[in-house]
Amino acid sequence: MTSQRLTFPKQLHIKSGAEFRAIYDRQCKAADQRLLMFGLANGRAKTRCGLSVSKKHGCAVQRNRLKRLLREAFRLTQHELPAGLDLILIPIKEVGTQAEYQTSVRGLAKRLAKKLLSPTDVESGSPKT
RNA sequence: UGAGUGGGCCGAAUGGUCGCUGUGCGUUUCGCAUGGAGGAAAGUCCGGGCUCCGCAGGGCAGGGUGGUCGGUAACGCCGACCGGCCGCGAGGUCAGGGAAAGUGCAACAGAAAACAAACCGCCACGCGGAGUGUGCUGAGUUCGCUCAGAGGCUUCCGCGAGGUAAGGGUGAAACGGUGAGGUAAGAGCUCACCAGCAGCCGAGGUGACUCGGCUGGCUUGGUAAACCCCACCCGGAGCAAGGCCAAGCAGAAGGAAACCGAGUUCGCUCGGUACGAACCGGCCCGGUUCGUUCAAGCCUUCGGGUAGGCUGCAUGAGGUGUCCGGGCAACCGGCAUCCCAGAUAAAUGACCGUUCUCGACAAAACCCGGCUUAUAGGCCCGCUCAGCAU
RNA sequence: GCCAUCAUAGCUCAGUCGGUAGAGCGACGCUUUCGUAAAGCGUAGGUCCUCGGUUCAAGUCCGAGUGAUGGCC
Repeated sequence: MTSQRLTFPKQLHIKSGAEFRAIYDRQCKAADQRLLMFGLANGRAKTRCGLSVSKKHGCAVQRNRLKRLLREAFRLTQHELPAGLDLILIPIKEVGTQAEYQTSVRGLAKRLAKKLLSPTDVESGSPKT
């Protein structure tokens, strides 16, 4: 906790298809006007992040720009987020600014942390009913 | 100055802070240095390299290309030249071999759509009818003429059997054009000139082809991005190719075809022929491997498991040069110099400034050579035409 | 990244060898019925995905582009 450095190395990327599938299967999500966020408790000290940008958002240049903006938003806000989560960020429709994405990431991650890290929800666990 | 035409180039710049990624060095939870998308990275339309299919063979089929000569690793690309068409011109454009090898096709319209034929028309002939006037013959006569007959003339109509392709209209396209002669009417029927075709000869050119001369028949249509013929080219798949490591699971059903000789430690081995299966993109030839007692193996069908890491992977048909030599050019050779992205849920961003003409299309994924398509704005060069001035 | 396939009426699809594009369902109108459905009769509806080229003529042949779908160890 000594380092408040704002790095985003590859250890904090979610990469494999199995990890993505596990997070989607948990079906714990939150959204606002700009972002859709899936989450899952990973039992680690740090919070990790994955991105999903579909072809609906335009050509390769536009998709790359969206991914960079989202990656930057996560990097700059990572120490304000609750620890021990795996998050997937999916943009919705229009391209926002860096400040807007940062506030979205903060708010959505807190909402997911309430659902995932409270002991009652851990007990029940089932998404049904 | 205006209009146009051909070609080349650039594709915001710069500073700070926090980050991402390759390499190198120090040292290892980090720090420093340095490199970090494009002219199209795109579409995947061609051509190669590379890898595997054991070898990459012959014929057929299939596909592609199509003026000539060069360039190239190769090309459907590029250059120069030739020819057709467009443009006053600079220039542009052309899948630009063959339709007098063969087959097919052409709706509608039109008489007729490819080999000559003939609807209207024009023309002479025969027959019939209508008309006509003069002369002839005969009869009658009121001497004015009237009637009949044969023959004639000209115009029209109909029928018959022909001649003709000048003219007409249709169509995208109608079987050379103009003039004269000729004829019953006409026609390359004949002649002159022109256009075009074929053959031969001469000159120039590596060649496509060009120029000139002679002869011939008098004239041959379009479509091959329809089949086809000719010439040349092409084995298939693709870096999710392929190689190595780790992890993991569960197997089941079915399948074909033998004899001979030699050796033998009687387990088999070797050779020959035959057969079977699989493979060599499709078929045939030809070939390769395995097998022909059971089992194993191989093949087919169904089922199951894993989709992690390393490599391939970046020094190359490489870039640059008021360089040298060859070539009209594309390009080739030499010399010097440089190393210039290498990710793998996938690296260039965010924030704060300054300046400007306020920033288009758009981002590598094995690598090259092209083509095509997208592209705000700006710069440079060659050439043409018109106007004005000198 | 690589390799294939498709695009025709509101929907599902035909369309051979180039010659003015159809079928079924649907829509609308009429007949029938007290009314509806069914049935019968009729009508409209097409940039043949887009742009070039070949041809007298292109949905069809050729080239380029756009969009959609499927496959790969």
